[in-house]
Amino acid sequence: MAFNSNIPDIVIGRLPIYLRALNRLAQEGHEVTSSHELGKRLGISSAQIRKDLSHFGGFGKQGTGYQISYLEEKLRQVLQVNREWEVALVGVGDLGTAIAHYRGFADRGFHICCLFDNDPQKVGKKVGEGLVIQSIDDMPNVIKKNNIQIAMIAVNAEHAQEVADQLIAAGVRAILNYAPINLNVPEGVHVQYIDPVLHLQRMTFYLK
Amino acid sequence: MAFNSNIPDIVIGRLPIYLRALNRLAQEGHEVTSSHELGKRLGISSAQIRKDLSHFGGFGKQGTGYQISYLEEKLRQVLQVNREWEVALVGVGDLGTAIAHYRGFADRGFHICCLFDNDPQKVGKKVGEGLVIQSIDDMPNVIKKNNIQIAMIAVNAEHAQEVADQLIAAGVRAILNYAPINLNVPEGVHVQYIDPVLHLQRMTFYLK
DNA sequence: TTGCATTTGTGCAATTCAGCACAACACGCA
DNA sequence: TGCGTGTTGTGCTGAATTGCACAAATGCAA
Ligand SMILES: NC(=O)c1ccc[n+]([C@@H]2O[C@H](COP(=O)([O-])OP(=O)(O)OC[C@H]3O[C@@H](n4cnc5c(N)ncnc54)[C@H](O)[C@@H]3O)[C@@H](O)[C@H]2O)c1
Ligand SMILES: NC(=O)c1ccc[n+]([C@@H]2O[C@H](COP(=O)([O-])OP(=O)(O)OC[C@H]3O[C@@H](n4cnc5c(N)ncnc54)[C@H](O)[C@@H]3O)[C@@H](O)[C@H]2O)c1
Repeated sequence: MAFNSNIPDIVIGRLPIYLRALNRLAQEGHEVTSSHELGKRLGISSAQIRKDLSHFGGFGKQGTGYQISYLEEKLRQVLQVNREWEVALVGVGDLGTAIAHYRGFADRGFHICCLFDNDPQKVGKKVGEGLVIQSIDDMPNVIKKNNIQIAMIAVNAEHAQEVADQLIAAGVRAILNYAPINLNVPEGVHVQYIDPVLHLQRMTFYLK
Repeated sequence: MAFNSNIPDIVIGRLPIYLRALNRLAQEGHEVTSSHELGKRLGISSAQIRKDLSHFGGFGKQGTGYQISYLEEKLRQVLQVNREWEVALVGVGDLGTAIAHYRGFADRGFHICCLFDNDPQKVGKKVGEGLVIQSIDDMPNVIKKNNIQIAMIAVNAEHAQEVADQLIAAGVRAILNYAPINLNVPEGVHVQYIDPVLHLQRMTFYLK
């Protein structure tokens, strides 16, 4: 299945939201749903959902809607999350430790497989179950040997770009950056950002 | 200064990004910048930045660019972050505790002023400096008395909607939701979501 | 079988969004 | 002063995105 780049990124961005909503519907005992039901839950128009899905094939049945388990499977295929991904985490401070302990990543197919820090005090320490903090100096080799393509950055803003450069040089092609700074990366490398303050600042605009 | 709703939300969403980049430029010792420099850092076209800013007035000077401190001030005014906001946090489990300890919110003007949980074991416990976990039953009164307009939700997905409803009934008008579920809220209430797995799933689409 | 109530997938139109390109302005320097 | 370089703010154009509306398909009930 080779969906080239003729599919808008904004559509790709909505697929995980659909998938998450389908998970929940299934948990609640539903077996089928419709674009209307989904749209109502998500605050998205039904036409938008149908059009988004139609980029990848006809997953629904007219008059009936979508069988949830089937649609979930298809979306997982499209997003390539019907497998386990190994993820590296750089920066094991307060945030990094919290991330390492959080089960929500592994539960949804992202296995944090190695931790790196540059603080000699921390290297060698155990975190959670079976994870040991490794030196940032060993990072390139570990990344390459295990062919890791995804990393999370949880270091200080001042070091985030430097860490990103090292990760990319080692072969990482997708980065989730928690540091409050924009990264410059070469073509072909994907970056996503998490900064809760940005979300708050966006909402205060509308308050009173 | 009354910017009505004729300004696209997508523009509002970029302003905090600009503001964050300006902070950093200032930290690095710059005093002026240009739409080109900003755009290069952020991967956004310079025309876009100029047009976004021009919605709120002419903050730059032709031939020179933007004076950083002045533009920061103006953006803070527009976003209404030139003041301190009080924020309530509901759900003081692993994530909630991490949030309560994180200084990044207060540093940028969002003061977490009260914590709520429904676990009797947790109510009364101290978290961080000066914060005590209160019962969810007291939440409406505390929210109303302190006129709190912003809340973060860090409870289990199963209880997030219920908590949101209670918050909104108490007067909250902006919610940052960490639970992996979409919330249904009435007109006029703003919700933003944080789910790192969504970001990862968006990137795996493009891997190999 | 027929009719009715649903719901999908999609062509097309409308709207929103992004970027080009340039006049107007600013500054430094000769 | 006059000239060259640099940058903003914006009208206009094209691209991207969304939403409408309907034919085609499905299932059910009479
Ligand atoms: N997005 C969020 O939700 C969120 C929440 C909390 C913190 N943050 C951000 O995450 C970052 C980390 O926050 P924190 O509170 O954990 O800080 P911290 O200081 O506790 O942890 C940073 C860790 O990174 C390590 N580090 C620094 N430079 C490094 C390098 N070059 N290579 C490897 N390791 C390096 C340090 O040794 C330390 O262990 C900060 O940028 C902070 O602003 C984001
Ligand atoms: N977005 C993220 O980055 C991120 C990270 C970690 C966890 N999470 C999510 O955040 C949520 C909390 O995660 P956690 O690991 O802290 O879980 P947790 O079980 O440790 O904490 C949940 C807390 O919420 C409290 N709670 C439950 N129902 C409540 C109610 N009705 N009113 C008040 N308090 C209530 C519980 O007593 C508990 O203290 C989960 O939905 C999880 O998926 C999100």
